[in-house]
Amino acid sequence: MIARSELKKELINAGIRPSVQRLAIYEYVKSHHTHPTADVVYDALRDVLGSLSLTTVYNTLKLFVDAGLVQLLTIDDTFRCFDGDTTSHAHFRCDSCGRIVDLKIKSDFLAMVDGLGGFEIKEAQLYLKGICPICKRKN
Amino acid sequence: MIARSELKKELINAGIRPSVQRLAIYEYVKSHHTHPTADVVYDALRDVLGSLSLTTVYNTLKLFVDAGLVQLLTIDDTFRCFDGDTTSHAHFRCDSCGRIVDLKIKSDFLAMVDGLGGFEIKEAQLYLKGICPICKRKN
DNA sequence: TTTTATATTTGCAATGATTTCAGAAATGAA
DNA sequence: TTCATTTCTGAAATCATTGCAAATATAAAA
Repeated sequence: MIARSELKKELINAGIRPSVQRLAIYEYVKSHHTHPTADVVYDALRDVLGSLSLTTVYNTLKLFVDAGLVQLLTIDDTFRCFDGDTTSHAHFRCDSCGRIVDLKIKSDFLAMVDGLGGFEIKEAQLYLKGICPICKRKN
Repeated sequence: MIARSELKKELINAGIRPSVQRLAIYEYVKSHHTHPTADVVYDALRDVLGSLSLTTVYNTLKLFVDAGLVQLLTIDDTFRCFDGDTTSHAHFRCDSCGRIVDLKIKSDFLAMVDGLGGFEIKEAQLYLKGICPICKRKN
């Protein structure tokens, strides 16, 4: 868990004014590694904060993604979810339970791609899908 | 370009009855490596075939994806597109022109991921984003 | 502190890609 | 041909996401 004051500094350093809503949303995605959707963040924070608009959650998360503070995941084709961990790692989505799991990688994603001369790479995502160990044991 | 009769066989082998629409859609995604959306396929084929419904295109592409004949790409978070090439390769999406490019990979995606014990992997996608060589030269 | 300007939030309506659904058409079997 | 099943169609519905204009909060100036 990162301290609130530390998170506040990160927002300011990124040129983002740390409003009550923004700080709460930032704290949520940085402390929950569950890859929440905007809706999940909204449901979790609407009670904590006095009031909160779903639009604010969408706008704020987009702000964070554009600033490079948060990753946008499109591993599930029916909704977007967010990851406060911006270090390089892969994601696995279980076809059975829908859970999204972080996976460590051995080296940089780009190391395994050919013919990247001339390309400027700003982002890389490795998505794996299948059945997770928990669901596999159940069947 | 693959022969029509060959494509027909592939559909039958996958347990899919090769209707006129299905064969046309299958031929389109197998011969165009432009990663089209359902809408693009619809626009391209509605004139060729006498009539065609966008619903049919969506249903048919989903059918192909479920059968493993076609890949579904979610590299762009605002729409889904399709790739008739099911061999293992990476995709690059240019932030400037939106073009999606195929990239060769040096080895299997899974080789670089740690801690996959217990997971059953059915699908893997490596998405890269940034600026393509053509757009880079223009700026 | 008050005033003023600017940035942020809010709630609702609109958007647009995708899906559902029920009827129409095509296909295959008998 | 007749019947049963599959496939296709077009319009309506869905739902995550965004646009917008009004309301609120914040910061700077007076």
